[in-house]
Amino acid sequence: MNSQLKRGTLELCVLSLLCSGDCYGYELVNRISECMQITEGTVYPLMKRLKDNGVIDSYIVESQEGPPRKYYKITESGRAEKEKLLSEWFVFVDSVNALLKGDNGK
Amino acid sequence: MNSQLKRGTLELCVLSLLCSGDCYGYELVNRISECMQITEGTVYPLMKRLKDNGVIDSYIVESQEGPPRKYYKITESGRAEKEKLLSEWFVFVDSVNALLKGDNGK
DNA sequence: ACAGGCTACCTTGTGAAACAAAGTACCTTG
DNA sequence: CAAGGTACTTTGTTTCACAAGGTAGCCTGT
Repeated sequence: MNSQLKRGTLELCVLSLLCSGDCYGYELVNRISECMQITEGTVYPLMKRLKDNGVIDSYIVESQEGPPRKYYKITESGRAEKEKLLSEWFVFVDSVNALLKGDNGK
Repeated sequence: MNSQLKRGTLELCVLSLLCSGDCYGYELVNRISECMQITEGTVYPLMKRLKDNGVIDSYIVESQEGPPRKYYKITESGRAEKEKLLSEWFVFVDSVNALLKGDNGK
């Protein structure tokens, strides 16, 4: 997949998933991997940025299946950010599709 | 507008416009500007990359309204590339929307 | 004649972010 | 104890959008 297309949408995807419940990083990687190619090297730095920006919080939970898991929880400001990104995403998709449509059938 | 979202779609937009007829750079900037914020500093380097990759050709035409214009023409390989990018774009949009939908109403 | 403004092109430097690759460490099973 | 899955982190590379600035042609008004 064109890796450039993912720019800017991953943040929205992560925030959207966290809106329906807390997740740990490895789980997010796996969930998102079902929809698009993604690696840990992309997700973990993103989680750090999101936490630095205050849109998510994290907490550690011990696990019997391996090392401790770092769970992420979306904050109030994170929910607002997600709504903002969501509407930007829809506007953007519509803009591009409108531009592409001008060329249909020619 | 989130500048990261544009990644990878500008190439598709340019190729799509060139599919319906030759354009010069400044014209492309103005046409695309109607749909999304874009500047010359993004488009001109992109045109150079596209030409280096053989998906477009260019030719100079004198103008009475200012300096000479560099027109761009899509090549056969450019049309193939455009079709490829177009289908990637639709698949990508569907993937993201599917992921986002999993969170609707929660 | 020349200043201002539009047209048109190009380049440089900066920053954001996706990714590969590698490292660390825990647990279970053979 | 080796192998493989789970889980987190960091480093370096690459791509590309953008701001800012530069060059130069054309036209209009004074």
